[in-house]
Amino acid sequence: MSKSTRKSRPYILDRVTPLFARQGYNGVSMRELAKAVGVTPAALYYYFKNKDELYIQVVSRVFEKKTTDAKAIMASDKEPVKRLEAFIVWFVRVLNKDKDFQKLLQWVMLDTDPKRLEKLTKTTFQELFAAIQNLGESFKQQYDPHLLAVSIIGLVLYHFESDAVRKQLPGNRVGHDKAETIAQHITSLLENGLLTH
Amino acid sequence: MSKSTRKSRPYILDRVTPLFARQGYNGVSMRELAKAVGVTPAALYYYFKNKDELYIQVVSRVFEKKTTDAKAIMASDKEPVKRLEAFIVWFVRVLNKDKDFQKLLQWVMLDTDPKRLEKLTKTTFQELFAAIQNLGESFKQQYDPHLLAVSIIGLVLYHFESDAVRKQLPGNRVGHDKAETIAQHITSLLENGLLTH
DNA sequence: TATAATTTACTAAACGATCGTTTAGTAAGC
DNA sequence: GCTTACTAAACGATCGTTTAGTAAATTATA
Repeated sequence: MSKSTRKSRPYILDRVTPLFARQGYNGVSMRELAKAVGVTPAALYYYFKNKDELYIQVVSRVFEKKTTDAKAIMASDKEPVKRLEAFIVWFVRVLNKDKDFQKLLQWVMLDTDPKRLEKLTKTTFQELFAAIQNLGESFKQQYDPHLLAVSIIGLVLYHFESDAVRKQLPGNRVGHDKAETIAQHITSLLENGLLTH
Repeated sequence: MSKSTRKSRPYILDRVTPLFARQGYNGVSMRELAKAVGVTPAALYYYFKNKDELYIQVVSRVFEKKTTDAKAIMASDKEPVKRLEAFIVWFVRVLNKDKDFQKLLQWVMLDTDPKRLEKLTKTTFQELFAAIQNLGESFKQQYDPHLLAVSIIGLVLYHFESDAVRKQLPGNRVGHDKAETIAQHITSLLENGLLTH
């Protein structure tokens, strides 16, 4: 077979990622994945031990790309408020642009395999989460850093996780899935809250 | 067969709910569901047209129970801040106590079937969402009511959706899954934000 | 009130389809 | 001549679902 039609590992991962992202691990078969790549199912077993390993590599690869960027933002020497705002803008933009990343994040939260979960958490989230937690401590002491980090992440993430449901609910407008609009809303709410004037 | 061992529709739904909640639609088979009920797979087809209908009834039933309670809270005549606080406390408590409800909510957000999604959204979420949106308008005008409603819901939900991941991340303490702790944190953050003093 | 007829609530078994995975073979490149 | 990168075909297991049959409960008839 000619070099141009040969399939590399990253090529396979690229082709396979959207299927796992949209349908989840159990929602897609090796045959469907192979078809998306343009090979037979057996070819996938030439590159990957089994479906599980293929899935883990898909998720790891997507997450590592993103968290590398995020950590750079968090490591800047700007003042805390600016760093928080930069992180939120970055996070919203990424989630808005890369639907596969957003969906995979959602699937991982539902993963029931403790081994897989631990691996992903430790290798890809830990550092970033620690950085966010750290940033949170720059603000008022009254908030528990761990809970605050979860709150910040959830506040951003949920606007995208709820997307399909939200669009069917009252008050929905087209501007509501523009990255700038969402980022601005979250930043303002997070900084000022509901009761300040 | 004696009356005591006969299976009623609600009995089946009760037995089947945890499996759908923990493994999702694709993660559990009709044979596993039947075994959990204590019948053969064919018996499930006596009560339900197919797997899809069984799943929809499981989800609808769980959600209707909860949203009824929530709407009562939102309909009280207390002042907005008190209503917001009551809602958050209620929501956190329910998510904390009823893991099936919390997980099903998470699965629904990943549902790719538009028909199923529309039905669930319109029949069970719409009213509650409208009430939250309405409550949000009682506060500062600067926030878009729709986005604010999503933010409030997400802020609460994410503390539970992230549970398995969060527990492996730094700063985690046992108190962090106590309902009162979470509710207190969210209320305070939502009302005062990060920058007020 | 006894019994026959009908309906209810299932079970056992099997349907074809599809699942993840393996095996055996092979054309192309080194 | 040996390795690389696959394909075609098949493995047994499991999938959602259907079919045929049957005890037990209920209703109708005498």
